[in-house]
Amino acid sequence: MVESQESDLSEAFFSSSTTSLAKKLLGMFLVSESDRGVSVGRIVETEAYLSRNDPACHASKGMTKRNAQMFGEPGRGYVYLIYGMYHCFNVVTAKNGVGEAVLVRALEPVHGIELMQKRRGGKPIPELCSGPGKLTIALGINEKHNGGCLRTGPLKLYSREAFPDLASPMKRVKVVQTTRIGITKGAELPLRFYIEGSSFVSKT
DNA sequence: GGTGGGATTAGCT
DNA sequence: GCTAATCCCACCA
Repeated sequence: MVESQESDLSEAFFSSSTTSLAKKLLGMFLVSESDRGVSVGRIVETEAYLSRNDPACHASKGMTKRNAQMFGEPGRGYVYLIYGMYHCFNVVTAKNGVGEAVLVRALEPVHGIELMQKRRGGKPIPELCSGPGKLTIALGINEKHNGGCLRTGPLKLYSREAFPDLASPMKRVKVVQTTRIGITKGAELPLRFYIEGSSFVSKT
């Protein structure tokens, strides 16, 4: 069912603004296929990183080897190493050369939970994906996924209605907008979004 | 219950 | 040499 299907999203989906995409991604599914199996989470928390007037954005100081994917095709993944130990997963947005992305901060685990728990050292379900570094471990996301197409895989995005057998579809979600977490520069900008009432968002 | 520090690398000053 | 879009565990109360 989940394996080897192309995403139901169009290329055009990724052409709207970064902040509106940060909201649209809430409730959508992130599917990871690997040799260890398939794992799926529903996105419940995101942050937008903008190219203009946003000092927290990696792209704000120009292109480097690490952030080059941020300036590439929208609809691809940008994965980078933070604090020398953890990976963070972003959806590249905006047009080629602009340098914007949406950081995925938390997921609700919906499928392949045993595999996620193995990767996460047996943590309880609410803590498997409740942070940007945690969800990349749970889904096995690493530097190999940097630059990968999110419509064709192996890491894929699907619409809110794509898997009614795995999790009840969320046609509408109530979105809360607040300030971003874990940054010192640009901390006052209201660019963090999460699904109201979700018990799977990251701790502040 | 809360606080403090360690892990470990890319990039900036 | 210092900081970072982080997490975890030891220690104290």
